[in-house]
Amino acid sequence: MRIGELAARTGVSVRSLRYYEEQGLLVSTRSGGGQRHYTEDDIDRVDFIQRLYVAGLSSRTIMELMPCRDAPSDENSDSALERMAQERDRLSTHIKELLHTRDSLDGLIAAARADRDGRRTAA
Amino acid sequence: MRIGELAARTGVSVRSLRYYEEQGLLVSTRSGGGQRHYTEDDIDRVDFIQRLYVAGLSSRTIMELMPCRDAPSDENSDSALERMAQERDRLSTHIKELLHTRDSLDGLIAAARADRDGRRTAA
DNA sequence: CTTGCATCTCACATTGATGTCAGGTTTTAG
DNA sequence: CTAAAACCTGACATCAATGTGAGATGCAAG
Repeated sequence: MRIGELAARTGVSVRSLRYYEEQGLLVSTRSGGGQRHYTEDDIDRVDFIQRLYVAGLSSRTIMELMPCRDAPSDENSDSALERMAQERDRLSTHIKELLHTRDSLDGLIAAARADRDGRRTAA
Repeated sequence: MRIGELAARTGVSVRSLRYYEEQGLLVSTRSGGGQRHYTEDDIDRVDFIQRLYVAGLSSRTIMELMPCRDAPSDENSDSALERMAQERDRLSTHIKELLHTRDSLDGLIAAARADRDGRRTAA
């Protein structure tokens, strides 16, 4: 498929797909005229990339993780594996922080609601 | 306390504290010479702001939430309350995504480890 | 063949929080 | 009183992903 279709099917902009390629995260074959062509597999790949972006990883970091996904049996993926475990931990920590923040919000919301209802009852 | 101490005690840079004030998130009293002075309470306030930043909220959004924290009994905090509930939900969704991503990473890590150990045993 | 839509490259703009530098003023310690 | 350290404002830099626009080319359908 061409880039437009991949964009449509992943929900990622054409611009971003080209950027991913520029960063070495995504590879395409070129038609005679120079247009990018992708396979079905690339959809999953883009989804994965997106997920990591959402998780706050930089394209540089994602690049370091890719060998682990592409060639798990490759010798030099040992460092990628270590890197991935490290990022997993970072993510875990981040999730914990977010849960804490959510608790804070819940506390504020509950307090505000109670206060509001109190006022309403009093009025 | 002055800005340097607040920075030291919150782990937020002096530059950022000034920026928070510029965005209306933080208020300071000024000494005769124009230097900012803060109270102990401001430490919690800055911590709260930081937490929301980490949760991905923009300073604009944080500003909309502040009335709910500062004056929960204020009439016009109803909209802030609603906004806060909305952000809480957004955060929940985000956390769910991150958990999903962490699962993906766990899967890849497990696969890579299994593969590596398989190779080692075979070798 | 022609017309129109998709794609190409290249380059510059944007956003948001923060860093950094410069030149001047305030505060504090000796 | 004086020197050092902290602070002030203002402006410009940065980073990373993405938007956007121009000008040129590829490709598919009539």
